[in-house]
Amino acid sequence: MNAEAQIKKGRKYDQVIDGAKAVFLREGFEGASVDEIARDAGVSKATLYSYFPDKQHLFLAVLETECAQQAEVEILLDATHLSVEDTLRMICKTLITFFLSRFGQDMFRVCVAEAQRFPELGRTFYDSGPKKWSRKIAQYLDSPRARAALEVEDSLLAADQLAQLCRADLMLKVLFGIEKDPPEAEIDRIADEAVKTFLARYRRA
Amino acid sequence: MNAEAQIKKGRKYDQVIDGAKAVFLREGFEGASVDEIARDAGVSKATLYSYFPDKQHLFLAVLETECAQQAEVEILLDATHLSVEDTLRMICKTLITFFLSRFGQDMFRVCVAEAQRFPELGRTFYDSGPKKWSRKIAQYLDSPRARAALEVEDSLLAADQLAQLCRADLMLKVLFGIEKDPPEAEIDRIADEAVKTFLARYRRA
DNA sequence: GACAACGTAAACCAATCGGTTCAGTTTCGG
DNA sequence: CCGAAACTGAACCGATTGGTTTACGTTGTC
Repeated sequence: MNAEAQIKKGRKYDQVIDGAKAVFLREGFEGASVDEIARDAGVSKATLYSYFPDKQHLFLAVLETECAQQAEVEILLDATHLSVEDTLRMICKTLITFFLSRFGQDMFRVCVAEAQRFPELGRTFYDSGPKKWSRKIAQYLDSPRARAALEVEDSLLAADQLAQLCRADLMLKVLFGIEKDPPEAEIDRIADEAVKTFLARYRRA
Repeated sequence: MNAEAQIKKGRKYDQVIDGAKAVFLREGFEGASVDEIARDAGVSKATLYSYFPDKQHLFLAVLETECAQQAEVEILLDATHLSVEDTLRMICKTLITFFLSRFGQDMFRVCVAEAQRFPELGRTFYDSGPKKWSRKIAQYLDSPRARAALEVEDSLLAADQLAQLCRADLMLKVLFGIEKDPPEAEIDRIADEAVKTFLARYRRA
């Protein structure tokens, strides 16, 4: 995403991004009208179009901003005081909670929907979302503390398997509206089962 | 989905469904224009509107038809001549191949995109897609042949975990355009690793 | 071969879309 | 407190949308 050239200026830039983010997440790219975005952002359409050449670039700017923000959210993995099993469980709970959050769901939805129309968006989202998490987990799996308890050959694949196990049952149910707001106990259960399966495979014998 | 009331008639019904399916999968709901659908189906717009009251109902009809068709695709699980491990591997390969297929991807994309605007669509897709597969796998896990080799308490969750393991690495990469057409060897590898992790957890001790 | 039912093509409609223009107001640094 | 830059609001544009209508072919059937 090499944008940013000649794109931004003005003092209401953040307002525009915020409004656009809200509307895009709510309505999707095609569903969001520029007038609605301007209204929601408390800004005139002329101002909006003085920042961005068109709707697509605005959309990409929102996604970039959001992904950059997400990238800064560091996972607290220096959990040297926790056992490996508890650390994994914590990772899973964090992951699941994010998957099921309003923001996580909306973001996933709109990115899935538009990924083929905006190839660069697909890559940006993947890199700063799923990929980033997998790398983070893999990094932990490769740490001395974890290696003492686990035997992992392909740490990136193992990390991805763990992340996928976290999506069991609940993720798709929420995504397709079968369940609205899973109880904490359900989340704990899925996290628990994910860790159990993961450890069964990768715990050092 | 209680439609079908006063909805269908006429001899070109199938043409319309086929054309609509192609365009909707290609462009998404908002992106697909009715004129384009009519053109693609080789049918006049008037005919189209004599079958369906509006675009939404046409969309739902396409989804229903497609889901019903998918529901008839029986997984060949009477693999009494295969070991449990080989059966699981076969299931995984089938699943992964479907996840990565053009149709599977497009279908997933458009359903994710529109699930919140069409709640009934979300449920229909979930039931005849992910849910159906999980039930099918769970059913196998509960069969005597499988129970002899496996120790599964919650067969539905276990099935879902297996399905999720099949999505490791490749699914999101293809969905977001990072990879176009994964080589067969990669698919085999993911299937293999999924089965390994699954068996590590659920193989009878 | 006539009579319905079905299908067509194209014009047509109101609404909405992304995007532009412009005359006028607000903001704010020097 | 002035002047330039930023912002506004609303009118406006051409294109496209979902959907309707009309006047005319096609099909098939008893």
